[in-house]
Amino acid sequence: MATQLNLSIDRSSPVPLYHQVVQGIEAAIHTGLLEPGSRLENEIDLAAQLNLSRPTMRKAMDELVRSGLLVRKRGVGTQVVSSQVRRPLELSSLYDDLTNNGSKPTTEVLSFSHIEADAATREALQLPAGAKVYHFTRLRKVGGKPLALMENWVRDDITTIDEVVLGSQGLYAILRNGGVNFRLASQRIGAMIANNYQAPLLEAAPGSALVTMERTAVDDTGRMVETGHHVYRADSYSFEMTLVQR
Amino acid sequence: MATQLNLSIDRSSPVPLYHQVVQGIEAAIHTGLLEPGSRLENEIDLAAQLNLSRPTMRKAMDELVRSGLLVRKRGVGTQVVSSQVRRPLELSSLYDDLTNNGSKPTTEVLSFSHIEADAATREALQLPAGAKVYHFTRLRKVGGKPLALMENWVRDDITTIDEVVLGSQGLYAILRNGGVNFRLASQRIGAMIANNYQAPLLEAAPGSALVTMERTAVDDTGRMVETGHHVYRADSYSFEMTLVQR
DNA sequence: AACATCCTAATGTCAGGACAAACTGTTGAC
DNA sequence: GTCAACAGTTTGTCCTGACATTAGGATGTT
Repeated sequence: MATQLNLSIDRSSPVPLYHQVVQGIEAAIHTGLLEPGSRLENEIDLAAQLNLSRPTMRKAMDELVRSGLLVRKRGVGTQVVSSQVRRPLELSSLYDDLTNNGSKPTTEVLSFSHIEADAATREALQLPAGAKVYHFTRLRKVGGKPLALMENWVRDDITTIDEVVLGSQGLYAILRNGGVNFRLASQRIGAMIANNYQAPLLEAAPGSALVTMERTAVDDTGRMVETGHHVYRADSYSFEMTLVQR
Repeated sequence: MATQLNLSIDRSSPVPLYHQVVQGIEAAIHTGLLEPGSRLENEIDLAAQLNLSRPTMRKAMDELVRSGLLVRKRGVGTQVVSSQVRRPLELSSLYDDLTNNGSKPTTEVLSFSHIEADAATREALQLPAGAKVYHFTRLRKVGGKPLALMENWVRDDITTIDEVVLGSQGLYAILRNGGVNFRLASQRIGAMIANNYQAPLLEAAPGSALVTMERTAVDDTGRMVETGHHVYRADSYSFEMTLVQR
């Protein structure tokens, strides 16, 4: 039996129709209207009910399959996946993640400089010799408890960065406001032992475990905008993600 | 200037046309025929050259955009991303990853049992009370060096698992041969300090850093098939991935 | 009762067309 | 000379239509 879902679409909205469907089904899943494991009606009927064409309906379901909420089987139908799946890792900053979760992070700028990039940074950001970058380290706390120690390098030919603003906004928000459209980022997650510099800042015992993350972000023009090396207290942070098989 | 690329498609092949295009462009990028930053011809011309419809061409480019190889901008065109991006995290086992990299991993089965699932395992795999699971721990070495210590729980109502085979094949290969079609997995990556059990097995000093990974995999029918807790030597392993902004 | 065959339902692939929206460069007015 | 309006190019969205492929049940035969 296929579950009935009543969603409506607004053709005068600037939001694409397929995306309205995505949001509608997502909401139905999260509110529990569509139970995990339940079958959806078939694409053609669903499209007809919403007065949409099948390709549009399919595009919506494609996105949901990609994000791991739905599972399709040819000749059978489409099922809601048995939930318990995390949302996939997104291209956002820790600050965004935390504020979305309702926490109130604070940021302390430990150092800030506008200097000539060294060889390693030029390599990471693919900059010519002599180019300058912003270099800064920040300490992020949540509820007064240190969570992350972040060191970043940002090219300076896109937008200016102000030390004061850096203390009150996430880096990604600043860059987006500066006109940067992020497209992708490559990152590497590992582990290390807290050294004598990191441990007191994070209020962790020397020798305790840290999660490390190195990331380089690319904007829509292909420029490497930002590279950074972050460490997190292992007892307070981990990376969750959902992998989808194609 | 748009780069010319000569690829051919085989309409008699069982491989979908759009996927042939994906493979062709991927190959052109990897061989360097399409240089990072170069522009592709527009969708309509490309489709016409290959005698394809625009939707088919677009579907191919969609996949490449999703995987982070291409970047599209409305009104402008499609560019090859400035490379240096890693391939995204895939739904595969460590064994697959290593063999793909040309290494020769060995696996030592430290323990193996077929037991009734405890509460935590039933919760993770969503099993009813009294259900049985396979439970085993394995030590993986590459080049004689210990790399990972893996503890897994697998439901037993899908395929039988043999201790001997487990020593010579990756878990995912065994399950796939047993008819399991994986669809998605949710995982969490963190860090910890090697304890007195892990350290000697991994030939690491007690107190050294480990990368931890917990994963639960779901098959195409929505069943939780496998859950596991793995730890890796932080000096030998890290997780690389590419995040794509939608 | 066991097995092979057919049928149905659903997703997968592909075509061709139309219009909308955004970016870029050019042209024109002031 | 500067700025705004415009036109061209390219991707974004949406439609209708058709056929292929697969899974699974129903049917019929042995």
